[in-house]
Amino acid sequence: MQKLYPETSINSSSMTGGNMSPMATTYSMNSMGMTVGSGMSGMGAAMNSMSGQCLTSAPLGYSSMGSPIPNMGSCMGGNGMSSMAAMTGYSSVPGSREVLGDPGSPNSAALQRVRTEKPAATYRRNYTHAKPPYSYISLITMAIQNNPHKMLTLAEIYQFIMDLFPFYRQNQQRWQNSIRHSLSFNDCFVKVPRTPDKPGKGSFWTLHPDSGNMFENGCYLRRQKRFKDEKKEVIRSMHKSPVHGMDATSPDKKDHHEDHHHHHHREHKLPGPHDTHGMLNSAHGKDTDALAMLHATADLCLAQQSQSHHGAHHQQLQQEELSAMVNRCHPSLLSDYHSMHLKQEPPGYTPSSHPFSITRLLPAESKADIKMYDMSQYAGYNGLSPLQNSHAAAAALEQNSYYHQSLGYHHASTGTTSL
DNA sequence: CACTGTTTATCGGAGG
DNA sequence: CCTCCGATAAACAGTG
Repeated sequence: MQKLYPETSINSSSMTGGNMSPMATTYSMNSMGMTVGSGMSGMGAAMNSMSGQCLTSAPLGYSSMGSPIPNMGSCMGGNGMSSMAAMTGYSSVPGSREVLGDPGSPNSAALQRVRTEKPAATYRRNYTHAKPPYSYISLITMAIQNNPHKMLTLAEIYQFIMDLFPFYRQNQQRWQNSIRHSLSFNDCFVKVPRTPDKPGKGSFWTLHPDSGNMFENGCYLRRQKRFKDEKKEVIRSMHKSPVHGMDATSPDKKDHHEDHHHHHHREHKLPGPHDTHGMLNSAHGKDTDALAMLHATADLCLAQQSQSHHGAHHQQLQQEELSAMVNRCHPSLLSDYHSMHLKQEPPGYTPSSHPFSITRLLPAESKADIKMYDMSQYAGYNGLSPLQNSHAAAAALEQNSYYHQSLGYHHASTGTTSL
């Protein structure tokens, strides 16, 4: 069938020189309705990219949004996402009964409130938004990073996305299939089995400890390079050519992601082994330690990040900034029930103090512009944000920009048909 | 049975 | 032009 969605594709002019540290994040997450902190928000960042350079093609309505801000020079820093996610405050935790509003969870309670209190019309009016400028991978990442335990079930991921972006309340079957595909296909997502005390369907998904900041280039539609887990790569290649084992594909041969493309041929990978995750999945076995394992996972991930060879520095920063961001921009989250589990950060640390902080990279005015832009242009998504931070949501509503410009992007090509 | 998860296949766009 | 990345479709297996 043909594509109904114009895919937003992207990308950047990649300014990133291969390895810039996650610059970062100082933004605030207003998109979620809060405008906090200093200025830029993850969304803003993304928006910016869109109007700027990251999004080269914005077939959707986005381009029609008012005047974009003077693009502040490319896709900025990567942690916008983290911050954004952090801000969104989405939360169901592994233990806390999944998503959709666990009455017991403070967050869901708030969330529920926000949902119900908000005039229904508000929702409906902007229902058909254009597709958000984020790839599924980034959306998933946001969802996971936003969870204090850094683990979410598939259903929670779905919910996070839908809560955040009305666009995804439609054609669910379609994009959810894509989400599942992304989770399975991308090594950056690791499945963690449930523990006996947390019965339910499906496993938890986490980010691979070495995946680092996949969006450090600030473009959430396309990573510069797909993350590959060496172990899995090896396994894959072994299955590809069992005989020669891993020598089949030279080590540095990245991504043999069957790219048969326009030329069809090329050996395809054989049905791969299921569940070949290394460490994390080792808990697979039996329950005993699994529980501890599960709970330790998040920390494990973080811990490992700091020791991973190449990206250690970046990852560490990413975490720190994420935490700092939450703390600084959204202290309320910390007092929040879930936040208790949040990784604590070095006291006194502020993202902006980081050499690569976005606040240092951006001229003051740009930041201001972005903020405005963010608020006014992307606001459409704001109001719908589920954030459990009701006050944040309220703030968003006050900003009001919500309705107004949401007109900016009509669902142009949102080919919403099917379904 | 509905969900979850894996895999294969294609296509289109970005970028080198 | 070629490679890489992401989106989408779809078949299929496992599971609560």
